[in-house]
Amino acid sequence: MLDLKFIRSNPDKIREMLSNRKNDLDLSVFESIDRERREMLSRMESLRFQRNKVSDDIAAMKKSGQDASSVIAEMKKVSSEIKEIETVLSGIQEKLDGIIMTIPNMPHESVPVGSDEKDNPVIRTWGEIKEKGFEPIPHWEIGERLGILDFARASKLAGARFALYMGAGSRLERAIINFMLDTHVRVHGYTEVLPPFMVNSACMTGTGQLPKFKEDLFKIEGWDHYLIPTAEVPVTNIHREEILKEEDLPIHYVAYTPCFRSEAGSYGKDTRGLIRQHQFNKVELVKFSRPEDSWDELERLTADAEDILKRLELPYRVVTLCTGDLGFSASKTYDIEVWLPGQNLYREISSCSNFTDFQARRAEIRFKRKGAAGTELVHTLNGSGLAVGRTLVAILENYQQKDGSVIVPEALVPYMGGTKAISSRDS
RNA sequence: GGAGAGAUGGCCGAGUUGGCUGAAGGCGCUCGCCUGCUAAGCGAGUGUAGGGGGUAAACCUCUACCUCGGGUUCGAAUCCCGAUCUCUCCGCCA
Repeated sequence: MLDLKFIRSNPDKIREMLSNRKNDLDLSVFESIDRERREMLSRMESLRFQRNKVSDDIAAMKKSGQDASSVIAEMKKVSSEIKEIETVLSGIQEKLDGIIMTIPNMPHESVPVGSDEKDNPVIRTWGEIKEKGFEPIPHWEIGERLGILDFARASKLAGARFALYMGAGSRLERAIINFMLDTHVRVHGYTEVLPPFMVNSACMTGTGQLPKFKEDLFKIEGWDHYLIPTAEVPVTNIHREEILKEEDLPIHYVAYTPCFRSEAGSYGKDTRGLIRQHQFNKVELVKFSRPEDSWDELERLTADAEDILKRLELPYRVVTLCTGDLGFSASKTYDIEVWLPGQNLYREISSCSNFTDFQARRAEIRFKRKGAAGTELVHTLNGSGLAVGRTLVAILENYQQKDGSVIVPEALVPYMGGTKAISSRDS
C-alpha cells in the first residue's frame, strides 16, 4: 500500500508507474472517490464538533438546574444526520480502500523499464557449465530411475503437482533444508524461526496476498485461515502492528516452511517433475531495516542466497526484474536462476525483493528513532534462500553421472550421514 | 466440548451511580540541573491517525481512537448485544 498523500499529490508518477508495470488501473476513479470522501469527512467533523460542544452545554445546564429539553431535541436531529453521513462515508471509505489496496508499489529508479521476462537484464553469472560427455536427462527421469521420486503414487495420494520422495531422495531434501538453515544461521547471522504454516487473513492482507491474489491461496474451509504460500507471510507478520526500537534494526530471520500454492492459471505449464508443485519446501530470508539501509540489505540478502549455490557448486545467474515483470508489492527484485542441464535452461530458484515501506504500511510495522519524536515505517525485504525442491532438481541434473547415479555435493555429505553418491533409493 | 474471569497509552495499572478523562498514579524514555565517576536526587516533557490554518519548520485548531463491530443516549472507556483473543477450572486428546 502506498501513502495516500503520496498518491494524491503525485498522480503523474503513479500513472507512469502503472503504465511501466503494464497495469491498466484507472486512477481517475481513485481521484473522484478521494475528493468525495474528503468533502463528506469535513462535513461530518464539523457536525461532530457542534454535537460535542452542545453536549457540554447540556451538561452545564443540567448541573445548574436549567431546562435543556429544547436543545436536546435539536441535537437529536444533528445526531441522526451524523449517523446518515457515517453510513455513506463508510461505504466510500471501503471503495477507496479497495482501490488503494490494488495500487502496486513504486519501482526503484534502478529498475529497468520493460514489458516481460525477456526484458530482464542479466547482471552476473557464476560457475562453469561443463560438458558432461553424455546426454543429460531431466530430474524426473533421474529420480524415477533411482526410485527416489515417485510421481505416479503421489498423484494417487493427492493428484497432479504433488511429489512423493522416497529413501535417499527424502533424505536429500531434508539435508538441503538443514544445510541452508545452518549456513544462514551460523555463517550469515540470521535468527532461525519456525512459524505456523497457516495464518489468518490479516496476515495475508499485511504482506499483500489479499485481497488481490486470493485465487492463488488454499483456504481452510470454515476458518479464517489460509495455508501459507511462502514463509514471507508469517515471518513478516511477526512484527505486525508493532513499534520497534531503532537499535533492534536490522532484524534478520530465516525460516524453513512448506509452501502451498493453488497455481491457478498455470495449467499445462511445468507439468512434469518437481518444478511447479502445490506443496513445496522453502527456506526463506526475511529482513526488517531502516529505510536508509534497505538497498544495501537487498544486495546482502541476494549475496546470502547466492552463497548457498556457490557452496553447492551449482552454476547460476542473477537477473533484475524489469517493471513489467516486477511483483505487486516489490520495489526491486533480483531473481537467481540456477542452471538445469537436463532441461538446458536457467530456472528461477530464488527471488529477492525490497518492499520498501509498502508491506510495512499495510501491516503497520514501525520503528522509533533514538531521540526523535514520532514513528517511521520500517522497510521489509525477503528472498528465498533457497527453494528446496528446485535445489534438489538442480543437484540431480548437475551432478548426474553417465551410469545414472548422482554424486552428493561435498557440502551436503555431512548432512547425508556420509553418503557420497546416490545410486538407488537406499544408497 | 462445559463453567467462569478479563482485554485501557511503549509497559504496569486507576477509572464501571454515563458528561472538563486522551485518560490519575507508577515504570520506561527524552531534555535540563545537580554530583569527582557510578548510583541516587531534582525540574520539564513524552500516544497514534486523519482534516483545516500557518511559509514546506515551530506552532494553532478540529475529528477519531480505552480489543473489534453494532446498539441505547443530546452525550459512552463507562450501559446493552455480538465477535475475537487471553487466563482459570472440569472433560477429552496428541
